[in-house]
Amino acid sequence: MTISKPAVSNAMPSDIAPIENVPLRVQVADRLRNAILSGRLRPGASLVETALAEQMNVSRAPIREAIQILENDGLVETIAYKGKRVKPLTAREVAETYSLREVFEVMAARRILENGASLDLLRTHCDEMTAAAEADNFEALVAADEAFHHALIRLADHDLLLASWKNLYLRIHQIMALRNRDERNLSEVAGNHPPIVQALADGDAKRAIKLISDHTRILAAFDPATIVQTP
Amino acid sequence: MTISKPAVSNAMPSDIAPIENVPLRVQVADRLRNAILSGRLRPGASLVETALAEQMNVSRAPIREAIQILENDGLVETIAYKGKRVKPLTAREVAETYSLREVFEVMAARRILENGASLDLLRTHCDEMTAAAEADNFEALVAADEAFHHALIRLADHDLLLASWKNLYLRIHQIMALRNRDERNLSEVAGNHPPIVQALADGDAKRAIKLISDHTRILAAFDPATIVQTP
DNA sequence: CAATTGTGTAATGTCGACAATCCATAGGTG
DNA sequence: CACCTATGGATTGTCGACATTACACAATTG
Repeated sequence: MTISKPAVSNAMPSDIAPIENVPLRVQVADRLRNAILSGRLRPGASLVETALAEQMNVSRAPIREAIQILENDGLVETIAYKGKRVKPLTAREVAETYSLREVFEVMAARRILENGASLDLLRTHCDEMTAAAEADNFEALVAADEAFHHALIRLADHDLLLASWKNLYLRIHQIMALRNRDERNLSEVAGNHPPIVQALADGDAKRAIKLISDHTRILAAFDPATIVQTP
Repeated sequence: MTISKPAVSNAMPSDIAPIENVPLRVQVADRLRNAILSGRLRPGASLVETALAEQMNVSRAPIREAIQILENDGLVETIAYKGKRVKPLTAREVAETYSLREVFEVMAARRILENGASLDLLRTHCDEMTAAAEADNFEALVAADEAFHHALIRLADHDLLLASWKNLYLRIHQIMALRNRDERNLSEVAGNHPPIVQALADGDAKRAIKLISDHTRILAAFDPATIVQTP
């Protein structure tokens, strides 16, 4: 994944916004990625270059490059001379995705304990989550949850880990979109996070790791059966 | 990364080799990747599409797509409308690469202990390494070393881990090519591996993990100063 | 002289057309 | 009927030409 902000350093009045010159392939890739991550394009759906080119009113070149970007993200696969399609999601891949995420976040926790990063960000996101849970706001809770985990990874101060985690999290987005939402456990999930922060604050590596592992496994086990393919 | 073998299922006499219909972009990508991983194209070297197209006698399209493949591999970076170049390698990136590799291999060891995979492959590669070390054959030793670690990952039976590890190992190849070979420690490095296998055989997770971590860190610390950029 | 404006060049970005390939399916042949 | 062959359609692969952009550097202006 390659998210690069314009990085406006001089805080000028943003009335005259900096012209953004986004290449077509990026625009196309973003739109397609959105469609996949939101579940509008389901696993197995075929992506035909000519059709997409006509729909989006661009030539095939940017479409091809966009699809290749998504291939790098692991969301699309190509079969030469035959077609491209949204990568099918197997139950195994879902399990592997979550187990790798667990390893990443455990690694982050270890590094945070070593480099003594401030945990304020994590606490903030915990508060956001509990607020969202009380307000019964599903979207906000999901957003705060992601922000928490994102912060956890960023605090580890490891660019490669961050990039790998982001890439992995794309698939998690996709998985979540394909699941039947089980909103019952939301406040429970929200409650999982503060103890993690507390363990980190206590410098208790073992407890932090166990809490993170358990939390990830709960997420992975929600309802794997609902993941299907449309061939 | 996308290494896909032809996958010849029927073990026919390979006299008449199966026709390989490799797209140009893949051939180009392979050649460029070779050049980068062997150190012939150093970090910072710029890749000009038109020049490459002329040199290789193909049009720009496959060159562009090949470069994008290498971008996915994390070996090349693009600056829009300006140019593409071999991604510069910072000391930090090198360190991060090795620390992530450590995490991957520790994860693999844990899984191997859980699923009780056979360790015969690992023992075989250990033997190859000691043989190569005795014969003072540097190339063979490096190959056997990679085979050992590759096997370690494969035994973990985790496709996503395997793919991530392969991608990471690309950069390790590059790093090794850029280093001044310090051949003194070769037999020492070779000797690091059998104890790991032994620890796995004993089911001693703690010891296996410590040995793997130590081994990785030794490799990371060889001579980081020799990594330079050519802007 | 300093600052701004113009201009040229080198590189990537985009396009439309054509070629190569695979797959299914129809048709022949023993 | 079973098996091989060819033919057509759909899709990706490749190409050459043109458009767009950014940068450097000269030209202009005060």
